[in-house]
Amino acid sequence: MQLEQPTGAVFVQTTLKVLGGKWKLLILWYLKDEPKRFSELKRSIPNITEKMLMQQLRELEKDEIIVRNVRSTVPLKVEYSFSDYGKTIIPVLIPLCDWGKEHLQRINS
Amino acid sequence: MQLEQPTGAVFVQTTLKVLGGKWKLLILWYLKDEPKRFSELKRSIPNITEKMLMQQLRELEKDEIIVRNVRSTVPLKVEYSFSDYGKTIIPVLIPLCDWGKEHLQRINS
DNA sequence: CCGTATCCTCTACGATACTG
DNA sequence: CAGTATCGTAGAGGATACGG
Repeated sequence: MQLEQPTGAVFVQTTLKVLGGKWKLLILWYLKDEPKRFSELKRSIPNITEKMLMQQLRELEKDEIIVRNVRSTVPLKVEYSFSDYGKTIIPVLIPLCDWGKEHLQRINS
Repeated sequence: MQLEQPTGAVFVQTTLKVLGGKWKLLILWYLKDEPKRFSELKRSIPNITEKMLMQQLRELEKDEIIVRNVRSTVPLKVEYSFSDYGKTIIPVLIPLCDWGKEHLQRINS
């Protein structure tokens, strides 16, 4: 019995692992159009703790979806933005958003 | 200060709630082309426990993504399939799958 | 065959305080 | 401003046994 080839089932799971954190989709959505500073993200997502924001950003960075850019000015300036590779995930985000919108309308009526 | 309108950020989160369980995407993928019996799903996903399979199916049913169809024959025959509404989520699954495939190739090289 | 009922583990997430 | 370090908790997920 030989190893099976990955199938569609494996692929969808793979994507979910990258996007699956509680805040990741949210973060990516806010980063989609323009780079944002740490504090800007924090303000955009009031409920998130600094620890979680940090953690999720690091994971997205490790998956090479986003890029961390540091200016060693005073005060410190750190910007997060999509990497070129990360941008390939935007076509995935759009249908996700569209369906969520429809679904929200459905369950609210 | 009035309540804000839902934005794209909220929408993506909504979709993730429906698809977010550890096994849901996997289950949906196997159900995508044809209805499957409980035992067939169990066989397709060897690592899942009956409890988890049951639980995730129930949640997908509650979200009206899938439909449970019972034949009271002996032995019992229960089939799960996409609802008409559930089928609207397939266009979301496809990009998810495509990106996962590309990503797998990327991290394996 | 298709579940339910217990009990248990583990980790994702959070609250809070502190630092370069 | 942009983080790190600790400690704590809820709930998702799992193992196992049993029931219609």
